[in-house]
Amino acid sequence: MSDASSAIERFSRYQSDDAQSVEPVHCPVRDVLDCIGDKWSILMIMTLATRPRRFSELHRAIRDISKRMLTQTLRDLERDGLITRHVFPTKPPSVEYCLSPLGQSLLDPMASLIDWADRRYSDIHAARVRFDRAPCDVPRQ
Amino acid sequence: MSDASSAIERFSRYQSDDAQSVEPVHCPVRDVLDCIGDKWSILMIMTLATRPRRFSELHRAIRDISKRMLTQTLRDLERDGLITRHVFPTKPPSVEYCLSPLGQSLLDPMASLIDWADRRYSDIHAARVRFDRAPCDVPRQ
DNA sequence: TAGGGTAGGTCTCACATAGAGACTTTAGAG
DNA sequence: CTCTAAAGTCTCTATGTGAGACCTACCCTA
Repeated sequence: MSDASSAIERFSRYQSDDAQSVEPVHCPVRDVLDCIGDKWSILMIMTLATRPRRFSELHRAIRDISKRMLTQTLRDLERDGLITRHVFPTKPPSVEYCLSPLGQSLLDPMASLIDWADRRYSDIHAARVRFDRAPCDVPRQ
Repeated sequence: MSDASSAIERFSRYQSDDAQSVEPVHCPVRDVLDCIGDKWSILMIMTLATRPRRFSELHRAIRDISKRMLTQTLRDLERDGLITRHVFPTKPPSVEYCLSPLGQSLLDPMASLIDWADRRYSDIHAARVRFDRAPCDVPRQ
């Protein structure tokens, strides 16, 4: 278990009032969110973790994404250099997506997040049940 | 640098075709996304990492969130047991939010993601510039 | 005693984003 | 001669998000 304080300290430096008022200091949390902070990116990267996949393979693997968002998410990840796109000149042409080295470098930090989810999900689930069962005894205002 | 293969293997087991068709296997990636996969949660948790904060402090720290989304994000995080909410009976009442132990346990994995962003952001930025400069030489279809 | 400020929200409306599903092109299979 | 498949694009509709007015209760100042 590593120590989170350095990342937290960097982030809070960004958040100080003068940092916000003068110039947009480079915030690593915003950077992460900018790349993978949307609905599908993390799922996409994990799906490509084991091997390259073609468009419709990805669609079958993540059944609840629309083609529209699949296209858009892949394009954004390609733009950020996390995946690469290869067109094979078959008829009809087939397109393969795979993680770039940069995308692969994301797997380790992502894995630690997944491990967290795996270990803690039962706690989260329990908290939800507790919260949903007692909606009225805490008046909001 | 830890080894991501175990998390990847767990995830790909979830994604196999029979897993999807028969019953919804418990997928840790979906679990993560379910809790912190929205626009503001990660930012909120990082803002609460150093110390508890009150509603309007949070609003000042994250200036581009609306009150509406601030309320909703805090409620969702509270529901998941990641933060706790304390009302102090002052007049008018003040409300303090702070990370629960469960929320604090998220800081380590999140820090590894932030470290990644810090180290790799220049690569991502370079990839973006490259992509945006060559929009036409790769016909999509 | 009227007016203004503060705290933590809620409410409504307008706009931006996401999803569903039809449509496209080219070729091979039956 | 029709059907299917590939990798998308396009349009329409549904959902999510943001802006900002409003609320309640109290304190302070004039």
